[in-house]
Amino acid sequence: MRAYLKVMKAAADGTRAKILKMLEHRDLCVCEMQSVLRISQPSVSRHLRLLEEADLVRSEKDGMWTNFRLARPEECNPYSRVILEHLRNWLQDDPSVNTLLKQVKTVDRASCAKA
Amino acid sequence: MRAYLKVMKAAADGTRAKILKMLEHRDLCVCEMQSVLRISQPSVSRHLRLLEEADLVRSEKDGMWTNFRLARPEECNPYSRVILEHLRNWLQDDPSVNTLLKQVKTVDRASCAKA
DNA sequence: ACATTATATAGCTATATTGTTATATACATA
DNA sequence: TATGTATATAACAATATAGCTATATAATGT
Repeated sequence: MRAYLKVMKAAADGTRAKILKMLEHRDLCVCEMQSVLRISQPSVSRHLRLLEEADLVRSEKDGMWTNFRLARPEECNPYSRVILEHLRNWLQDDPSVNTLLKQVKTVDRASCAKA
Repeated sequence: MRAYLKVMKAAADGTRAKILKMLEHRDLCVCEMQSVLRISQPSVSRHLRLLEEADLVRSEKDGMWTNFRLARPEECNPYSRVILEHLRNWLQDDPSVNTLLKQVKTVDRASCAKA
């Protein structure tokens, strides 16, 4: 039950759902997500920790940055695997998600400091 | 996004997950669930309202009682359909769920008032 | 009509969650 | 070494959630 609740609670939040949808398109570092989501960096960081603890995302350090990506199937638990599979089809027409996805295409690490 | 969050938040709670697992076995009225879950009747009632608003369960009045059952596929939204499908396989080995399921077999409306 | 039973709603309290700011840590480079 | 950038953690405030008790509503039976 614990793993189930961890995954469901992690997925049951608007900001974290948006993060997962963005990561479907490409890997992102914290500052890139921050500049798109328009919330504080510590808030993004905590959302990512919850997603990682639920086996929904994985992170890899790359010098100064930490890149986050969706967890691969073999890194998932039974619950996170199912959620990630279905999220691909879910929220396709959501306006708030689509607005973010457009911005994801143009955002890059270099522009983070300025923003 | 609103429907998505409603379903995920409804599913992301231990008590509500237990209710859904019990309903896989048979329809139940509020007082039956209360006597198995050991929480107050208003609490059960509110959980059921949240589940119904998420299209995870449906209710039908039967005289004095209100019977709750899992939503049928055609009554679901895309999110609740997926969750209900997978819940059938999920939490099969959960001790707290299995304890409740044993009790579901013996509980009946007549015994509610006494308990 | 009255009493009883089942369920729903209102209002309260305790806890959990999400956002914030301030600060610590890690890396990169001048 | 000193400085700046990226990320994480700590501490706090505001809000949401889940439990409770008390009460309202609805159906049943005497």
